[in-house]
Amino acid sequence: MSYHFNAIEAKWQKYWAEHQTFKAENNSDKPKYYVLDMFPYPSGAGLHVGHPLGYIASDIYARYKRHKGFNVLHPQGYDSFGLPAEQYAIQTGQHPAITTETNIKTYRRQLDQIGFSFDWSREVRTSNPEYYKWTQWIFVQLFESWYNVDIDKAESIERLIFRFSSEGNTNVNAVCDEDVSSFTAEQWNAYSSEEKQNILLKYRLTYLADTEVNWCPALGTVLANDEIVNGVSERGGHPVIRKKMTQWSMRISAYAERLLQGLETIDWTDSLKESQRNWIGKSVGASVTFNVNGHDEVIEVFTTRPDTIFGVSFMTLAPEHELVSKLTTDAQRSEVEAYIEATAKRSERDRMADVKTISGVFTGAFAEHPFTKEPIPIWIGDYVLAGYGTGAVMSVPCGDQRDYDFAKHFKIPIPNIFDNVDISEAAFDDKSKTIIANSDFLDGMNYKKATKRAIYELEQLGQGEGKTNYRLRDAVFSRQRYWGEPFPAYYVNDKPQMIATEHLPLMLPEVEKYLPTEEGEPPLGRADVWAWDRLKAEVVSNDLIDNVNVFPLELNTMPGWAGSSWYFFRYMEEAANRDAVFATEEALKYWENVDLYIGGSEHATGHLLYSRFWVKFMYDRGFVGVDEPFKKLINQGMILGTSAIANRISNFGTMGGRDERGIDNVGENIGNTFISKSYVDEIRKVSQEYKSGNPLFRITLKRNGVFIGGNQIENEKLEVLSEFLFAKTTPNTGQIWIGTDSFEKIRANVNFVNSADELDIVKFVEYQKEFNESTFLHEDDGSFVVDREVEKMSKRWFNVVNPDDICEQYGADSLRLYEMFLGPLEQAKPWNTAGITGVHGFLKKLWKLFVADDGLKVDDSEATKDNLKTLHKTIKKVEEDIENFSFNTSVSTFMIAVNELTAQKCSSKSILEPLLILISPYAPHIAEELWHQLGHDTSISTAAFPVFEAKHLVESSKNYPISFNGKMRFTLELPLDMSKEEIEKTVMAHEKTIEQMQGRTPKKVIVVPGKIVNIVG
RNA sequence: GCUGAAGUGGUGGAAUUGGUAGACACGUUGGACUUAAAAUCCAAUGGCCAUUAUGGCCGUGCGGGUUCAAGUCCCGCCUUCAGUACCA
Repeated sequence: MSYHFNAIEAKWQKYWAEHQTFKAENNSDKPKYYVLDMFPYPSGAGLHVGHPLGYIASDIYARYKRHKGFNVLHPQGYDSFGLPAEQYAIQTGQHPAITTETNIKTYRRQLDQIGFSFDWSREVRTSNPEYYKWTQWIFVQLFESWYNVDIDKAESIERLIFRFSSEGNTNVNAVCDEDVSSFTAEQWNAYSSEEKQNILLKYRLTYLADTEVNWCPALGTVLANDEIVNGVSERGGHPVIRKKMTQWSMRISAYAERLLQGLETIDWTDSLKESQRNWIGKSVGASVTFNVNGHDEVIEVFTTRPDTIFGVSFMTLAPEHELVSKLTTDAQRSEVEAYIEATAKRSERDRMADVKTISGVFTGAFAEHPFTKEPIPIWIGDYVLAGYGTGAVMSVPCGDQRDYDFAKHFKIPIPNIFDNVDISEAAFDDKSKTIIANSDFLDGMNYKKATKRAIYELEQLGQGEGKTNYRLRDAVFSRQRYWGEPFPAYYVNDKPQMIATEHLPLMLPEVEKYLPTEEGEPPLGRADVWAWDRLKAEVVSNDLIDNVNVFPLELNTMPGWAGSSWYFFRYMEEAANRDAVFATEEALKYWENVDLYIGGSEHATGHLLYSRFWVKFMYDRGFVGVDEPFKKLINQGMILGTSAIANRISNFGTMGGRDERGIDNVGENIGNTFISKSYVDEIRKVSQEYKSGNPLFRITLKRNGVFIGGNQIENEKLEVLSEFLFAKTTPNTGQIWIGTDSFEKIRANVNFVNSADELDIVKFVEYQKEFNESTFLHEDDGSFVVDREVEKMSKRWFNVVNPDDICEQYGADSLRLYEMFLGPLEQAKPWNTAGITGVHGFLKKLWKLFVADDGLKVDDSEATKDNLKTLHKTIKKVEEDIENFSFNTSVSTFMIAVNELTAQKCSSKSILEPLLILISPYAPHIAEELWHQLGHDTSISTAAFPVFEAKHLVESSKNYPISFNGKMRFTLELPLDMSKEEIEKTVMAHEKTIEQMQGRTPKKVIVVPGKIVNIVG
């Protein structure tokens, strides 16, 4: 009986599905463990071998934890709202729900055939109304909440209303919009309901505001900062411009400090935490207000260096700063306006690309220094960003390089306020070495003292206070798209009202086209039935809008991260109980949060920050019992492709060649000509040898030989090449010049290349038809060899490998093992299908250890000492490896174990059965099959993990490496209980030692019992 | 620029607290089996030198250092990848 992996795998996948083997229990005596993957967006392209890497790792861990006696929740689902389905809908008219459904089917089939132990009964899809009902519900809760700074948590908006009506807002310490004015209880109670709503909107955790947004005209939507890469949209690479729009925003800034502090409590990688810290961008300093000469307005700035306040020699405002037009003097007005216009025209991308150019304009106005009362010129410059801090800076050229450069450029004085520091060349920004001078009451103080004193003095003047600033901005939450969650909001007199939660979900309406309307409204503006009847509590036709009982509904939809910010809680609840709640209290209490989360690092500042924010909010409001979603998080590295490069000849010179039309032959008439690798390597080698710095180096091929710089060289390879090329040129071509740059990399489909890098030319030209008129210079043995290059797995490089093909050819167990064997989980590594024969061969050997031609060969024979030693060292190593997520090394360990047991001719059930359990998380199908062949009738996944017994590894002797001056010369088997002295005596007396020493006396002999002997001298 | 990660054979990668560098695989070469191929099995495989077996020298990005002993620790560089960037 041989190893028929296809049949075995299909059989057990069916068995697991039918027996619901991996269904998690919400009531269990076992300890719980929650293993989660970042759920996929079901794209039309399906999975390539890079995608399942993290799923395989988490699956191994989940299966391992089950063996270890845990009740494991290991679910999977789909992040099924999103742009690609909508783009496809725009192009084809196909409803995104249909595309999504089709894609999900493909994903499910692909996932199923890899043998994951997912509990599919808990699947979620963010685009399902039963799911997004609760996304909308959470949105309503955010709307109905405000952030109370005094208790540092979110509270119901009802409590805020109560406080307003009883004490006004002066003592309310909230995170809110900056433009709220103070009012008393009497004033509040006298406000109209509309005025009250206006004020409350400034406090709600989700609110409508006119914000500068990243508008992407090509996609017709707003993008979040993390959806923009290098100034263009992450999806599609379209340009992005700044635009002011009324948008829903999330007051994530309220949680900045807690999001920062929370990082200390979770087990994530340093790089990920660092990304989030940078994104939150906390800086501690002071806010300072400057009076403006001749104006009532003041300019507020934020500075991290209040200690340098006496070094201020000018101020700079962002060109967009609201005071600019008021302050600008008539004399300067035309210049300032021209500058503002020029800046507005420059795209964000230009501004980023060009950080070297210093530009700015003087406004003509002066501010007053808070202490010296000296006038300070006010400039505008685009190096100051409107979106950060107050959009204005106090410029201290001696202490900040940008201010310094600006001052130099515009010949503004650079006063030096540092003791004993030369600032003639550059600014001085080393806080630790700062001693302040020329600064009145700050003279002689260090950074820390001076900062404290400066803030104190500013407070005395009423012109400043200590302040902490965060880079983290409130998150824009509206998207002008169709395929997303509708906001459960309608508008009464343009003021947003929430639909009562009992009427949710508010279902996505049908539209005939998925494009924005002619008036520029989002696609939902095309829906005819998209108005809210407040009396009937249902969606009705737009014709019925009377703004009395029937009102227009919100036309934007929620962004991609809405549904993914809480899905991990949804899995906790069984499908049957999901209607009335997003998850029951018992389920939430039992599963708490995700113990292990595996996914890509690209979500560092998007998904992973937003979900932490939502979880903290839900925690504050008592909806969940935890304030962090993911206790431990691992980023899997990307699997890269190994492209196959066929070298095509181009860019070479000829002489004397004319074709039949009399046109100079410069190479184009040789057509598609491919040269096998060894010839290319030969050219590279020869060029390397003779080039000596000449970048234009060429080898000259003549009909009578190969020449370099006029000298003939003997080179068989190049002579063959020469003959081949001359055969393709016109008869009177005299010379051909060729060099390392004479080749063009043509990528061939990697699936047509074998493990020896030989290209199947027939398939290649059949598949890449543009090359079907090509000629090939083969190796001596008739093969054609390609170069290999590692790059991202992508269709355009023809290096995509589909897991379906791998499963068919080698099986899912081979795929799983090979993905792990490739290298450390967190590391990026190239996929090369050639190597899979190694793990596949291992599975065959494993099979043979159990099964002979005539059937099962496992018996009840007693295990030998060696058998036990092999087993137990394997148990130890594999257990350590899994706990450390070092899956690659455990695959090697299995190989060693099977090699050893095969050599030992082990057939003992007492050894082979535990071995099977060890392997089953990695290669579950073969393990399950052999397990049942051994006579079990329940799944191997329920078997207990073997227990390591140290006694089997106890050795009585050790093969000591004997080193001389640190270099190992020979080994010597010695008993482990031998004393240091005896070891030294024995080693010194050994003939090889005497030979090594050649009569010298050792200066020192180091003996580390159980480790090493080192003889010095 | 800043932050983080990483540089080890032809390739992917191993190497507990510093203690036999290159495990395990791929590939390559030679051999067995076969009409042949595939599959399987056996042997060799870091480089250089030597060869009659024994051997010798060099080797973990580069340059220093600590140590009996360094891929591992310290100092200074270089390179690659990822993230971020006029953040006051």
